[in-house]
Amino acid sequence: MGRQPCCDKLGVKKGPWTAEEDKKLIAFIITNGQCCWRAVPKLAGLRRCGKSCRLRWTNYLRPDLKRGLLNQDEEQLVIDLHARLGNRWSKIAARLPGRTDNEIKNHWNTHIKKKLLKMGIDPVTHEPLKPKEDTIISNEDTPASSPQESDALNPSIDIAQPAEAAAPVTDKQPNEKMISETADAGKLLNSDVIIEDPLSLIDCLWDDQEASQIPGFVIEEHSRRLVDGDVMMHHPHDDLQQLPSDQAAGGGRFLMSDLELPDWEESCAWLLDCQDLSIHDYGFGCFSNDFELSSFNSLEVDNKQF
DNA sequence: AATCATGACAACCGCTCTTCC
DNA sequence: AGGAAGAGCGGTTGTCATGAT
Repeated sequence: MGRQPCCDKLGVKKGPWTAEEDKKLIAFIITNGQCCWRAVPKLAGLRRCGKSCRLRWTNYLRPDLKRGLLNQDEEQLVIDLHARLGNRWSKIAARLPGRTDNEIKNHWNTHIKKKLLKMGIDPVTHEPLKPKEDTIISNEDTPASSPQESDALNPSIDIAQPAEAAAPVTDKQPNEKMISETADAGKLLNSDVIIEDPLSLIDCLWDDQEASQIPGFVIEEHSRRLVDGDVMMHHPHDDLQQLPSDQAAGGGRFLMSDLELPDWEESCAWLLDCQDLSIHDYGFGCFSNDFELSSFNSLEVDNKQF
């Protein structure tokens, strides 16, 4: 007897989620917490596979998600982590608060990979691309057959540098090697991420976005809208934040920790509403059952009702 | 204006891992 | 210890938007 499928294929809806389905799922999780995903569709009144519900929640509906393109720091971090971890997207995502493995994976495949190739860097090994076979010079001294191995040789690819200079960084002072201060301070990266010149970084990574014309360091933050006729959720910080232009102008080193990352609490007013109800972490399993659906329906977010 | 090509990203599939009995 | 079930992960596909012809 084979394993029972995760869901009954008959009568299970597939394809894009509708706003109505989203609403049902959110309402269910807020009122009941994350329980057995297999039971969720039935209990929530959804004709979806439990797996699909979990994916929808974790990748799209969770309140602690950032939306919008990864900013340049996040891209750098992803590249660095990819060099260390390979395609372990969930591990990489764990280091980027508010980002999902799926989102990072997509961003890697559609943006970063191309940019690295354009820069002459192999996105798999993070080594400079090898020349054609007939011109290959023996490279036996520095084989790098896996991301981990290549990482050991080339611990930090500084994408601000041209491809031929993607080789080991040599003249960095130890105290100049900056570690990204993520929101999850307890999981400090053992990273040598360093950005020498944010503008050249932007030029390299964001050349297709004309970022170099922007007179400051631009961060797109928490941009999330879900429009459902009369339903709208809006995470604040749809606007852009700029750092002082002198900081971005290339004078001196730029520290990731100097970024004015928006305060998470500011960005999630509606979650704080939940916290007011004695909900103190993002594990929605702890939502109290007395948090009525009616409360959810009338939650006010950034002065908007949904 | 219509058609085709391409890019971006949401969603699905199938496999593996973990937990429980 | 071993099997079943649930959850998670990574690769792939599908769909939609946008740009080019």
